[in-house]
Amino acid sequence: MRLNRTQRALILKALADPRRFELLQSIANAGCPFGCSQALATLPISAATLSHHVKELETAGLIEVRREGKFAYLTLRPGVLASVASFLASLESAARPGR
Amino acid sequence: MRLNRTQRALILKALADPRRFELLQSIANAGCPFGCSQALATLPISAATLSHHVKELETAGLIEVRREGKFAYLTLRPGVLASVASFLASLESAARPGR
DNA sequence: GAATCAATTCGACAGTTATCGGACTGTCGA
DNA sequence: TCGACAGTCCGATAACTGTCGAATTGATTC
Repeated sequence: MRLNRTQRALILKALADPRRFELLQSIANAGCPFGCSQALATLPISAATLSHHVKELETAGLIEVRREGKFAYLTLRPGVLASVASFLASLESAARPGR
Repeated sequence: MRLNRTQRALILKALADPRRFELLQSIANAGCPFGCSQALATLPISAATLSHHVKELETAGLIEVRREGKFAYLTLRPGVLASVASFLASLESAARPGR
């Protein structure tokens, strides 16, 4: 997957907040789609704040939010984290031309 | 290299600002140590702001600042970007247990 | 229809931060 | 020694953002 500068900036900003990152980790490590209520039980934040963070991760393209009736389920969007990771790694390798 | 939660958060926060990221890219892509004056010619910011960003990148552990007389030279610290990249990649692979 | 519950939206507020001008420090050349 | 110059430090300020309570929406159940 190819990311332009704007998308990269959005993603890095989304990853920068510790709670949001923790939420992303929970989503990634959960085997199945992650419910918002489940997230609320994990993180010491209010529902309003969780909703805000979910939206941030969603607009950054990091997660997919599937809404079913009353509930919302969060899943990692494949390829996005891998893309930014490989970009960062390529930055580093560019700095070591000899190796 | 192993990074704890705090260091990771610091690094991600340092990467989150677009100008700072651009600066880091310039440092990484430069074959030789990158001078502050060179950075000033590239970025549309004041010297004070540049100094602030340099300090942020330095305390995050992303760059090394070598001060020689009047000048300061910036180089990428090896392994840091690679570490955070591999961590992000591992997060993604954790979400795909089957593969 | 009324009650309940999950999630979102809406101000509002506090803390953070990117930015700058100006003052300062230290270095080098004349 | 005296400028000139690179970089840093110091408020100050404007913008951003993480957080919350309260109000709202939408769905489910009784």
